[in-house]
Order: sequence, then structure tokens, then C-alpha cells
Amino acid sequence: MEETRLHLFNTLTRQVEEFRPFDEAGKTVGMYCCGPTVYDFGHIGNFRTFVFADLVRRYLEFRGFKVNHVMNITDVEDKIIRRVRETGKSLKEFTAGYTDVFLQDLKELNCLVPEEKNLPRATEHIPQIIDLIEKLVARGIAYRATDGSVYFSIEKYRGCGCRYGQLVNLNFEAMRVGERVASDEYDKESVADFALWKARVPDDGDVFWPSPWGEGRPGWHIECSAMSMALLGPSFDLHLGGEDLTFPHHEDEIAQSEGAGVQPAGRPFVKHWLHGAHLLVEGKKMSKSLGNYFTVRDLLAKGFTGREIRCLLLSASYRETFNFTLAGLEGARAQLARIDECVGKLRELAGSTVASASPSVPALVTGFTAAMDSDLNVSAAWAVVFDWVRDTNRSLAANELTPALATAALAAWERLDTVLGLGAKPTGEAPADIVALANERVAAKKAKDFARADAIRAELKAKGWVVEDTAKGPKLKKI
RNA sequence: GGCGGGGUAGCCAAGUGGUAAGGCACGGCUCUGCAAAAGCUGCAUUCGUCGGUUCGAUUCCGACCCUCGCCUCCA
Repeated sequence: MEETRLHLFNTLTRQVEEFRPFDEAGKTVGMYCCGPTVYDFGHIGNFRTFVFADLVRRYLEFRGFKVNHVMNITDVEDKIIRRVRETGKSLKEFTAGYTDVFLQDLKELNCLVPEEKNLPRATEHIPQIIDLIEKLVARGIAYRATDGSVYFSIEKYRGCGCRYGQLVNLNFEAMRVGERVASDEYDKESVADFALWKARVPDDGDVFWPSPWGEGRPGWHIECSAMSMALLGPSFDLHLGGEDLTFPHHEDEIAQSEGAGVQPAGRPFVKHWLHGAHLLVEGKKMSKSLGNYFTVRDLLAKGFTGREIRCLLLSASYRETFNFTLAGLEGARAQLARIDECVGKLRELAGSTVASASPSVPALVTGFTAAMDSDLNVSAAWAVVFDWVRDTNRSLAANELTPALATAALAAWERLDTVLGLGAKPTGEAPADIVALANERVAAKKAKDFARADAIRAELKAKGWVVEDTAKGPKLKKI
């Protein structure tokens, strides 16, 4: 098979292009993912984006890149402040709780979590934020309004020869500016300007920091600029987030970061932007009133597992709106069972056989790689996986596989799974009483007492176990 | 009003200027005492509608219909 290279859609160029990091050796990748605002439990839509980010990271690593993965935790923001006020908790106490839950949910979905130093909190980077705003003020791009807030001037920014509107086509004349702006307005010079530093107001309570412009707190976009540049440098490779963040959040991040003029000559703030599409749930936009608003814990409570949720979220292209349904989760369950069955049989056959060094890359891996190289075409990748499952099952049924071949097949599968992150099926050894029942059924069958055997099978099912009669005797499977 | 996605089988979902991947569901078969969330196998003359270009269009072009998102809260 012809060798391919990784290609990704870049929002900046609106094209699929080869992904090449700044690192001349082409190995190290700086990747920033816009993380959660921790004011509530994350919902399944949030996690689509994080699973997508995880897929990107894992695939880059699969492709031999060393990924420096950073994800921020936004722990100061309007909604958080409101909730802090309502609950009477301290900001720290409030956000720490939801941060822990978020990280647990990520693990539940088997996402690789950045190491602690790469999980920056906005409140822990106030000096870096102030420093960045000072640079913008010094260059005349930011100004302090009469209310004490500091704003970013898009007009001044453009005056410096910079381009505002890199990620989206903007047409200020035709924009319906003003329709949805009200509560957040202070004393901006121009309606398109956005806050870098918000002056303290009574409702902020204890949530404020001193700054050269008076007490206040960071604006929404500035933290990502400050923290990404603090951890990855002023110019890095990959930045991703949900599609809704394209504008204004990411556009403003570019403006702030490039407006500060800290990049080496000719280098952008970020080389490659990736955006994950949203999802619908049961064909509709998620909303609490429609009853189709699910958090990860809601789905776990319904009996689905993290790997089933992950599998479903990974079943469609990240660039398309995806319809997430409970029926889809059932489908993911069936799909995983098929894979587990096949992999389980291979494992049984392989036993402890050690794989001999394989001179060639297995077709499973090359096919998968070709699919994923094409802008992470997971659908095509799944097709490769299931073709392999079918072929493997055929070979198994025909007794064509040796333990050595099974070992090699397993190794190939495990290589893929470093990207898919499905992991092994939870083993769940049957407890003694279940095994005893199964043995009793064997005895009943031997005695041709099929009524008794079927009764036991029904009893096992009621207790959550399915029994499958194989050539090697009964096999117990947890439902 | 501006900008940007979509409409492919019962459902989910890839894809290509040369005759439609894969999954789920469903049917058939195998295994089985009967079964199985076990295995194999079958399942779109057709890709929103109407025109155009072409030897050939689901794919390119145009018009139209429907649908979703963004336009300063948002994954």
C-alpha cells in the first residue's frame, strides 16, 4: 500500500493540508485544546470535543510525534461568579469540585489527560494575563475605558497591519451587531471591541485581582492567549476546540496574541486550527426541556459504559454534526461485543506465544493509517477494522490461524487501539455461585434434563450472565 | 441580512468523473437438545428536486426545496 502522510483540515486556510509542525525534526508538536469552564457537569456535547481532541493527540503519537498537550481549565467567568454567589462557596472550592468531576469524566471516556502542569487554571495565571494586556496597551492596541475595564481595539489592531477575521469571513457592515449584546457592555469605543480586563463590580464579590488598571478580573479570551503562550511558546502548532469557539473566541485569541507582537518574524500564533463540530441528541439540539440533555454520569446511570460512549463519539467525522442517540449507544455496544469476541478468541489462541519480529506492517495497520491520515477519517478506519474482524473470524473458523499468527494479529490490533482507546473488555470473572450454576447446567444437559438446563440458563440470565455453549464447553459472559 | 455546514438503505454513516465502504436493525444459513449479545451470509440499478456539462454525474456547474450552525454566553 502506498504510504500516506497525515493531512488535516485547517480552519485558517479552509483546506485539508499536510500537517507539519514547526519543529524542524518534525517530531515535537505543541497542542492546545480549549478546556471546560467549570461551572457545571460537562454534557455529552462537551465531551464530543474532548474525545475528538484525545483522538488527535493519540493519532499524532501513533504517527510518531511527541505531543505537548495543554488543556486549560477556565475557573473564573461570569457564570461561575454567578453560581459562586448563589451557592455561597468560595470560588476555589466551587471550581475545584467541578474540575475534579470533569477529569473523572475524561478518564471514564479513556481520554489521555494532560499532566498537571499542562492543565493551567486561569486564576493561577493572572500575572501572565496582566503582562500580556500590558504589552497590548503599550502598543496602543488596548485601551482603558472610563469604567476601568481594558478593551482590545480592533481598529488599532488593523491599523498595525494585522488581520482581524482570519478564521471566519467577517463583514462588519452586514453583521447584526447589537442584537445580542446588552448585559456585557461597558464603555467600549467600538461595538466589536472586546474586554481584556473587566473592572470589578459589586456582583463579583470576592472574585477580583489587583492590576495596573484597578481591581478586576480577566476577560474571556485573554486567558487562553496567556496560558497557551506561557506553556507552548508564542507560536505553536495546533490549537483546537469546538466549532462555536471559532468566532469570536479563537479569532480574538489570534488578535491578542499576534497583537502583542511576540512571535518570531513571519510566524503565526498558531499554525494549524482544528474545530470539532457539535452534536445533536435524538436529532435535536440538546436542551434540558427536551429531555435530551445528557451528562456523562447520566449515561453511566442508564447502564452504558464509558467505552460505549467513547466508541459512539468516535464513529463519525469530527467535522460533521453528529446525531447522538441512545439507539446509537446500543449499536456501539453491539459493535464492541463483536470486536471483543474476535479479540478474545485471538487472545485464547495466542496464549503466551511470543510474537516473532514481523518484517512488514500488517494490512490492518496500513489500512487504518491510510484512513486516519485522510483528515482523521474514522468511518473509513472502522470499515478497515470490521473487514479485519470478519477476515479474522473466517480464518479462526477454518482453523487457519496458528498461535504465532494470532499473536501477530493481536499486536496489530493493540497498535490500533492506542488510537481508538477502547481497551480490553472488562474481564469480570464469574463469581463462584454463577460458575456453580453453569456446572449444574452441564450436568443437567448430560443427563438430558433440558428443562432443568434451560431453567438454569434463565436463572443465569436473570443474574446478569449469558451462557454460550462452545466446542470447549460453556462460556459465561456478563451482560 | 451576512457567513458556513448538511440532505446517501429502516437508523447511524463513509466515498468517488466510470457505476455505492462499514456499523446497527432485519432475513437466510451454520453451530446447538433448543438457544445465544457465537460465526458466516443476504440486504441502495441508487445518492433532496429540476436542469446543464460529459461517452459516462451520487460526484462538476446552475437553479430550487428542506435542514443545521455562527454573527460577541456557548464544546
